[in-house]
Formats: sequence, structure tokens, C-alpha cells
Amino acid sequence: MARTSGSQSAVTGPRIHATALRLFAEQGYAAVSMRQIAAEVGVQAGALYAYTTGKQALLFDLLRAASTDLSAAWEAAPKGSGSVAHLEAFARVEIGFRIDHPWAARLASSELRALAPDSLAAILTLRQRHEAALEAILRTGQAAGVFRIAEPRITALALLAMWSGVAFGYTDGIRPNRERVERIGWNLTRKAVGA
Amino acid sequence: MARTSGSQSAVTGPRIHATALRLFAEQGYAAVSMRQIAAEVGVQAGALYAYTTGKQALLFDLLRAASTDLSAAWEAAPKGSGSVAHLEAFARVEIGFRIDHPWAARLASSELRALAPDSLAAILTLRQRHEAALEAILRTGQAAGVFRIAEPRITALALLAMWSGVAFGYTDGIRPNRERVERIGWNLTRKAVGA
DNA sequence: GTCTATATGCTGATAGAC
DNA sequence: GTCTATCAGCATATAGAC
Repeated sequence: MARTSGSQSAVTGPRIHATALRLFAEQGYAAVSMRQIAAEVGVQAGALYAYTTGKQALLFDLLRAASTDLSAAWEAAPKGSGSVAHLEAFARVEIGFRIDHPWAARLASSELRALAPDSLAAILTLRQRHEAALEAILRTGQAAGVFRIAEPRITALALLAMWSGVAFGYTDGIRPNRERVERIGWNLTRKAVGA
Repeated sequence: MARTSGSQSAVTGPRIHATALRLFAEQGYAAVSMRQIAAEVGVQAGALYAYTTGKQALLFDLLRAASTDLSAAWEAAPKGSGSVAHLEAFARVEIGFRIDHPWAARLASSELRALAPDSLAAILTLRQRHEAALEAILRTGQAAGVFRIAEPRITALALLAMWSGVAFGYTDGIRPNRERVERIGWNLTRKAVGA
């Protein structure tokens, strides 16, 4: 990145966020310096502060966007009717999001610990609202006798982890076929909950 | 046994490893300083270098121990006969290890990225040997018609992730009942693979 | 084995020129 | 909006006294 001077705000802003997202997810928040982000974007470190108030704010913005993007994907998804259809829709949104946005998904699962307490609380509120939707699906299906599961809370955590395993397993290899990965993940899910 | 007044090597060495393991797992390798480790152990930073050649070596030793301890637990486990019994034994070892050694398990899943290339290769060799054992169980059961699964490799990654989800879900709450968590995890596993 | 002191370099962030 | 220059602090690691 060899650019030396000039004003590029419409380009630089998004590039800063995309670069920070990838580096934070790959190496961890604490291991990445503002100078490193700037170098990959192609500006000097001081220029970053025209777009963010600091490193912490950059992380918070990225984690908030990851949470709201995932929730928005779930809100927008076609859901069908019945607990089984709802669970399939949820599984496909979760797996698909991890395939389409691997850095955001990885950041959200590993760097919450780097947030200041107030920022952490804000992100956890967003996240818990989303996870509660999954737990509600499991409870409803359990009450209706459609799912045979021991504890909805633990089952939800197990499924979320499994969806990460499936999606990242493919992401680590060759370019994944999204429909195929979603189908494999859903088949494991359907059988695990006894549907 | 006569000892110099400030000398506590039999105590300090294990304490350094235990403290570094917990801090690295909780906060990430890059976020933890040698001064912080020393402070929690109760010595000055310079004293750490009587036990390790540096921060990188400390991480490598901890990750190697985590891998060999897990493999040793699998080698020592009673396995029964048949693919189903083998898979149950493997699942219980994996879940039990995560309950008994949560910091080691978390470190192994998140801080490989902080290793130098040569060290990383050494750890990956240990890990892949262990994961291959799981994949072999799945392939054998698949060939025998005992498991109904799409792809052993991806199924293995999905199961490993799910076991983490189950074990850490409980670890995050009150003190887990090991047998109970293993049983819930095994039930999900058994159904997911169609056994 | 542990301490204190220190070498050397990198960190996040800011100031002011253009 | 981006640059250069800089500040104050903390990082890993080492040297030498005890």
C-alpha cells in the first residue's frame, strides 16, 4: 500500500473497518496495533483517528455491527410454520452468517473479553436477545412433543457451537457451497433434537 | 531440606504455569504481560526467567501439555467394543477434559494463533493425530452401517465443537455434575450420528 | 532463586503543518 | 483528510547484587 497523500474518506473509512475486523479476528484484539491496521489500509497511524476515537471504539463498533447484522438476518429470514421449520430457519441463518461473514463470526466468539465493562454489557444485551429466540423455539417444540431434548438452554449452546464447527470446518478448506453446508448442519441438528 | 530464604522453586514453578495458563486463556496471550503473571504469582518479573526462556516458550509448554494430557486421557479411557461404544468413550473423554481443565481446553482452542510457525506445526501434529482417532471411529461406524452421517471429517469438527458448547455451557454456570453433562452431550451425539 | 535496575523497542494517542 | 513528529508509558528480556 504505497499511497502517500490525499483525501479519500469515502474509501478509507470502510477499508479501516474491514481491515481491523479481519486483523482482530485473525490475531486477536490485543495483538493488533493501530500502526498495523494503518499500514494495511495504506495510511499513517494518525489518520485512523479521523474515523474513530480509538482502538476500543473500533472494536466496539465491529462487535455491535456483527450482532445487529446477525439479528437482522434472522428477522429477515423466511420462517415457515411450526417448531421444526423455525429451527431449520434459525440453523440456516446461523450457518449462513458464519460462511458469509467468517471474520465477524470469529470476532464475536472470541474478543468480547477485550471490551470495557460498559461496552460488554451493551453487546451481551444484543446477543442474549438473539439467543433467547433460539431457546424459545426449542422450548416450544419441546412442549409440543416435537423435540426430545434434555435442557433447552444447554441444547441451544450445543447447537450454536456445532453450527460454528460445521461452518468453520468448511471455511477452513476450499470455498464452501453454502446450501450444502447448511443442509449438512441442519441434518445433524434435526437428528440431535429428535425431530 | 535446607533452602535459601527467598527460594521456593518447588512451589513457584507450578504456580507460574498455572497462573499463565489461566491468564492466557481468560484474556488472550497478547493481552497478558510477564509482569502481570509475576504479580499474581507473587514474584518480580525477572524471576520468571529462572523457569522459562520467555513468554513464547511458556505458551508453547502450556499448549503442548494440553494436547498431550488430552491424548493421554483418551489412551487411558475404557473403550468397550464397537463403533458406538468407541464414540461414547471419545465423547466422554472430550467433554470430561473440558470440565476438568477448562483453561487448558480454552487455550488450546483460541491461542494457537499466537505461536511461532515452528511451534504451531509441532502442536498441530499432536492435535491432528488425536482428531484422526475420532474420524477413524466415524468412518468405521459409517462403513458398518452403524452411523448415518454425510462426511466424517465435517462431522468430527461439528461434534468437537458441540462438546465444547455443552461443557463450557455448564462451566459458565454453577459447578457442573460431570456425569450429567457427559450424558447430555453423549445423547446429543448419539442421535446426531444416527446411532 | 529472587531482587532491583536498566536496555531497547513498540504502544495508543495527540499536535500542528499542509 | 493525511502527513510527520512526538509524548508518556509499558512491553520483553537481561545484568549483576545478594
